[in-house]
Amino acid sequence: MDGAKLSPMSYITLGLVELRGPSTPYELKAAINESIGYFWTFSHAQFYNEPPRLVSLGLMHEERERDGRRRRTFSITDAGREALQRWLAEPIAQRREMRDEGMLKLFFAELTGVEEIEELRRDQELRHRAMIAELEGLHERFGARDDLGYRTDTIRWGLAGERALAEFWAKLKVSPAKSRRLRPTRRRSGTG
Amino acid sequence: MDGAKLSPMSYITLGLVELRGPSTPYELKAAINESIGYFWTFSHAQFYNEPPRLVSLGLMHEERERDGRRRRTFSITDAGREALQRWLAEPIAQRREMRDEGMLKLFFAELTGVEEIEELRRDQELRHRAMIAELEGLHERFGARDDLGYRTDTIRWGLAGERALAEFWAKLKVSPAKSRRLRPTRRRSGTG
DNA sequence: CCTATCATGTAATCCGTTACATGATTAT
DNA sequence: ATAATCATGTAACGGATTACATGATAGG
Repeated sequence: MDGAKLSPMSYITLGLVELRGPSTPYELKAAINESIGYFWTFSHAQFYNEPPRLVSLGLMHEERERDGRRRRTFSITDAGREALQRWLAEPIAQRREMRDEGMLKLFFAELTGVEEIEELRRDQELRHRAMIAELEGLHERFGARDDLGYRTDTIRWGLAGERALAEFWAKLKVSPAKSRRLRPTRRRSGTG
Repeated sequence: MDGAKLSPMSYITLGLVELRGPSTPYELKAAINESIGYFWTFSHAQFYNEPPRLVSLGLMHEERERDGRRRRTFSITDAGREALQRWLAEPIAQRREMRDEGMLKLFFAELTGVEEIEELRRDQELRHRAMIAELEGLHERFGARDDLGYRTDTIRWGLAGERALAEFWAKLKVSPAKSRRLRPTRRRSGTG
């Protein structure tokens, strides 16, 4: 199986091992927490599930300790490196999505009251601003480091998005006119 | 089970049925495609999986045709309406994430060549611009409609995010200095 | 009439999460 | 010593996708 379809988690695993060298699941998890983890998280179990899967595809190689701890260390194989390179060179397959629960609640906001919406608005704004503060901190610490490749750019990427959305929520107009809740119980008259 | 944990898909289903009245899975799918679907998609099978699940929780009610087609029509129950209201009033539980494959490739970009990165950059910029054009079209058509509640605001939400990211990718500096690929094959010298 | 396309549904699979467990280290 | 936290792993579950199927309708 060469064209086996890998998930983002697969490439994160391969990529991190390529960047760091042979690693244990715990190390991978730690490495993510302070980088990609700001935008994309995984449960720790994934770091134990995914590498064996990649081993079974011949993209990684496992070595396990004999002593008490029996730690599993994974390294990338040549096939793994190739798969990673292919992915990096490949155009992105499917359409981008901006899955966001806040957006979802906004979409249905007419079904609730202005207080709830105002609360949502404020909460979203604060969350984005908190994220901005965090990313700014990262940017101050690492923004000038020239040994981090494009990883510092991902911080700027996050900042761009977060700032735009913070502004959006800050300026959102909440008004009773947009609400439906206080109308008499609807009963559908015509065809669905 | 009152506090049964529902997924975003559950609330999309409940919300859409509350907005549109009793609906078939196909109608729900169609309704999403031209709204939430710009930001968050689901396979059509989900529209057949999710409603029965909600029925089993007492949040929806199913009616099925007797004749050839045997269409299933789902309507929301009072319990369903309550669950929806509760969700809308609730603060958002977990941290936002900006899962984006383009960001991921950027993160690992030092592992590939400048051509590939420049290609990624251009591609991402184009994609965002295409999305912007699409959303601007929607905004022209629906932006002034006052019967759509906050749904028109979700278009502005999307525009805000897409514009910021288009700018980011437009301005990204691609440089060979950031790359690692052309260096001699690394071989780890010290401890991992 | 035939062929696309629209419409409808189920089954199998898989990725990722939650829950469950336990072994080591560090702090008090 | 004991509690807390760090580190490590497996098992069970569930939500969502892909694949598989088939029935209707419209266009040529």
